[in-house]
Amino acid sequence: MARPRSSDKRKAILSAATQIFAERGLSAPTSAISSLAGVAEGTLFTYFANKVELLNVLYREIKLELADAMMTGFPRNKSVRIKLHHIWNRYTTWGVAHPEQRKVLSQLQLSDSLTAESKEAGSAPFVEIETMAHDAVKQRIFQDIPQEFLSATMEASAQTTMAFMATQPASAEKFQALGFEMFWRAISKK
Amino acid sequence: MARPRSSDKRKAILSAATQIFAERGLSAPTSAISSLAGVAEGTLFTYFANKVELLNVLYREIKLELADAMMTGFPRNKSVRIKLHHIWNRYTTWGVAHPEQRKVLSQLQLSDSLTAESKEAGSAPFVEIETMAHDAVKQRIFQDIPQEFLSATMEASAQTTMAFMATQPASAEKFQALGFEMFWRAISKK
Amino acid sequence: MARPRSSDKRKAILSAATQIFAERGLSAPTSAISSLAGVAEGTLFTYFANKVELLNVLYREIKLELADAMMTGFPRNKSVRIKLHHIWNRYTTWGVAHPEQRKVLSQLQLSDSLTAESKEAGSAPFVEIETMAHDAVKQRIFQDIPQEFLSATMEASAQTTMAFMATQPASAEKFQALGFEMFWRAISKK
Amino acid sequence: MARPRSSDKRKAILSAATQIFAERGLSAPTSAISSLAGVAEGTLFTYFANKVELLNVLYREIKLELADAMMTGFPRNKSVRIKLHHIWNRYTTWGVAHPEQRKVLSQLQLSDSLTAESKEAGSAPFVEIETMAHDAVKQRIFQDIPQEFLSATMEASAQTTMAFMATQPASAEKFQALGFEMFWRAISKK
DNA sequence: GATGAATGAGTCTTCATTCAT
DNA sequence: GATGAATGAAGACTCATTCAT
Repeated sequence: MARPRSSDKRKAILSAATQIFAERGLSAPTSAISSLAGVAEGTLFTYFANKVELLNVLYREIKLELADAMMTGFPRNKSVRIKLHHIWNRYTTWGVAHPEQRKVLSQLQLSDSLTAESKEAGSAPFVEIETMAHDAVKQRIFQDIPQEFLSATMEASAQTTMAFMATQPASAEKFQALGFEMFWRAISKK
Repeated sequence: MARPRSSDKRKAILSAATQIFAERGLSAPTSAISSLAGVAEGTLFTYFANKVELLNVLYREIKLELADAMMTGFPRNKSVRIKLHHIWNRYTTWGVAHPEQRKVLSQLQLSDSLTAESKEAGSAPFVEIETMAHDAVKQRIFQDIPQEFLSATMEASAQTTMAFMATQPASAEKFQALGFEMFWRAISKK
Repeated sequence: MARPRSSDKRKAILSAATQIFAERGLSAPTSAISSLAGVAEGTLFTYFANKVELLNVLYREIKLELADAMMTGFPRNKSVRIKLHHIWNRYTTWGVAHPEQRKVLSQLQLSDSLTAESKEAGSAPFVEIETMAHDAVKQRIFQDIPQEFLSATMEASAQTTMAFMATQPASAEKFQALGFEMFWRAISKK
Repeated sequence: MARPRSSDKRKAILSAATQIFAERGLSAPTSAISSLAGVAEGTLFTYFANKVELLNVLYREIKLELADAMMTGFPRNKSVRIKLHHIWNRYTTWGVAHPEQRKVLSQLQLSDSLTAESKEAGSAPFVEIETMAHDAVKQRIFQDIPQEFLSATMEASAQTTMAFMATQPASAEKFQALGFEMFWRAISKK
């Protein structure tokens, strides 16, 4: 058997891609990525058929990582508020700790390089959250808000919160708490 | 440079740029813009020194236009809630009516082409809003929320709202109202 | 008005293309062509949208040149044999005098880069020959040979003849005459 | 190098090369060949030092195969016409039955990848034909035609004939006979 | 001032060949 | 011997910007 495809190299490329895309945008040249990853320009294309595929894989990997971070220790038996708070804290904490992934993720979400499949795959790990939201809506815990609007609002609030946490690290916890309070007031009944 | 002859051409270029950038992203070639504007490729560079300057000017123009739309008929003597509601409605209505400007604006805000000056200039027309928010905070109408965080939250909520208004035009008014209610609950005392 | 597109430059590119393609095959890099033509790599693409278009234009130009060479002084009122002999001599003489064009032409005819339009356009100037052959067949001057087969045979015979004329210039006239005699015997009645 | 283990693999590569080169031209990637042959990319290079060598070997093999087809059942004791007719029929029949080999052969003959040695080796199996032609010329059966010109003419006529046989299978036999008649008239005395 | 031809660095991707496994 | 990952030099084409007309 020949030299096996190195999982290290694959990771190195994805990691370099994250860094480069975060710094220079998605239009950054693949050569910058291979160079940072310490491989030849051609090598990148033995791991990813083309730039678009690299973008799609990167998207899924980051989404998966994020889902992992969010769902670890998920308090399944607690109240909706506690569940949501858990998610909120995990998400924003992860986002601040991984600014490059966060930046790349939002760039990818805006780009038109993502395939429908990737989007599907990317949101799959978050079904539990959707389910919870769905149940909460049914139980009339929240205002009468379309579920998708609710999700989008949470996403937007979290992004805003992360931005401030990142800029003012000393007040990070304060913003994290404040952001959640505001979000909760926005959606909860009474 | 200061004020070139044909202001028509200048406008044509800015208008074409808006359309092109909205459709194809900020990396769209300047030739596509000059072509759509009906001028020669080189002509664009007699009005704008380079692509980055075009982006910066475009940013300011759109911001100005937006400020205009928002502040027209501003109810200076009404309550904070009514003022905020006015702004909210104007903003979201404008955004849905001008999807290209909105798209370009958010792309520009993410890009790293904007100079500090442009950002400054872009937010200048919004001082009145800031002032109002500042006063409201002082009067303890709102929760204890840093003013910048408040602005950012409003921006994010409005963006989310516009997205849904644009996608589901039949329910546009509903989302517009719902969005404001949620935002108001998030920030107001009690 | 800006600098007009230079007909000289266009010619220089086509001429360089002929030389390069003859020497190195149709897969020769466009950079070799632009370099030989004394223009920048990008300039080639202001005259020809892409390599395939360059190939197609080149094909038509050479065909036209060849048709010109063949039909000049065409003895319209003479016998079929004299007409054919005129064409034969003109063709083979041209071919030997323009070995690069000849080489490129046959490469182009084999390539799959030529569009149907180009093929059409390339054979248009030769209608008079086709007409003559058609008439001759009708008049039963030739054997009972499908016209297309006759044309193909003439082409093949001429190519063979040119190859020998080129290799043995001292006997060029001899081969030219011999080739025609053989061709004429092959097709004529009796 | 001399005679690697698996003659199966060697054959598979040569066969795949024939198919790929016929379909996609000599510039087709070696990876397409190894893939079709069911071997690893590197394996190809244990059987053939490089792509050019593969081309040269392929040329000789096809030539040998062709010679075999042509000379089988060669009527050594019959008249020159019958001998030539035998060769003609065998050649054209083989060519139509093996379009890929035929296509590759003509591509190879035009390419500049063939070494002088290969060309030599490729024509070796055809000495008997040359001898026959030589004798016939001596016996003044043919017109006074240089032997090489005669061979080249036969080759060209056969190629033309095969092209028509292949395109119009229903009339294949007709073209085969017609082609020979024309060729024979072209070269024979009287 | 307006034009658009000219430029050439930059981009993604391919591919023959090498060599670690 | 067989494998296929790794390499990096091309190659076709794009594009912001300059400048001759």
